[in-house]
Amino acid sequence: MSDVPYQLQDSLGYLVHRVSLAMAGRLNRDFAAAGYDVTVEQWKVLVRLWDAEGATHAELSARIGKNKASITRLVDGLERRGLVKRVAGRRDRRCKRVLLTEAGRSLREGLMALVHAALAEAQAGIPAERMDLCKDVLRRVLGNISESLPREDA
Amino acid sequence: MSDVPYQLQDSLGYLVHRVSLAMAGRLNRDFAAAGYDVTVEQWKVLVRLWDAEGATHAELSARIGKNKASITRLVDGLERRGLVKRVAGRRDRRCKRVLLTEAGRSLREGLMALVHAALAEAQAGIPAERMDLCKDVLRRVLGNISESLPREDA
DNA sequence: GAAAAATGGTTGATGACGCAACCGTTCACC
DNA sequence: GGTGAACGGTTGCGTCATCAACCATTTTTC
Repeated sequence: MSDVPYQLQDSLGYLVHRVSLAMAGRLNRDFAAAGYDVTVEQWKVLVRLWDAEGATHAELSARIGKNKASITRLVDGLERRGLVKRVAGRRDRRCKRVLLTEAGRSLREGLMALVHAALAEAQAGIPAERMDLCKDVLRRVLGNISESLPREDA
Repeated sequence: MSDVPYQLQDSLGYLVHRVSLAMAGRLNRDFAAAGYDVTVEQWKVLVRLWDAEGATHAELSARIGKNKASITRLVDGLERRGLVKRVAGRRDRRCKRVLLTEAGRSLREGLMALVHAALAEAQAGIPAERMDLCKDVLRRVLGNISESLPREDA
């Protein structure tokens, strides 16, 4: 088994990792080039807030699929850039609701345009039904692995 | 356009990112649980070395698809763990060839077994031809993005 | 053969991630 | 109603990634 050379480049994990880094890198560069001081991961948080302003960390964590430590730091970053504001809940002072500032709201159009453009380029020449099948497979893989996940919040 | 809520979870980038993190995390935990003090990214370097001992940083960079700074640090980590040794080339003293130590060689069987097991679990219930199609799509996406990559080594 | 350019690798800064330990608040239960 | 468990968030530590600047060693070029 270990005599036949293992082909890293053909493995699912390798491909998925590279595509992930490539897309994130591309988008980060696009954001910066267009003058937006926002990272892709911060943008993901914004996406959720644009649709559900005032979400708590826990809700963001579940939606975006990151653990709570990551959310804390992403919101830190957004707050530092003045795009977002934390407010402790009145009923439950443990919960921090995340509110958008005017600056945070104003980024929506611009960032989404860049994202759509990048996504279009990434998927260029790939028929929709192949793309959908690929996504289905990825969702299935995610499900397969998630079963054996260390139980956490979310 | 920005009125219809953008569905993060359905986007290719989101899926790919999550699958990538989930697989890497799973493998990192498996490695640790089995008593191996090696990370997935370090393992990728080892994979190449097991087949091409003495590879230079540049060669590793091209093969594994990481930039040279990353390679430097991964090799640092492997060296610190005593799995690998750097040797400056005789012809060209800029090049550093990376050699395996006995400890580095000995990990092959054990690590590969864990990888194969994790991969099998991740792909469970997915017909081979769907998996292949998915990989084809990912390769195509990678190609699409790579064209607009910042020119670098590799 | 000396100056300039290219090449191989290293380093520092910044951002992201996971894990584990922690703190403060709320809830459950007797 | 007080104690302990559970919960929401924060923080420290280690790893990985990028970018840009840098150093040292070839290689080119005139």
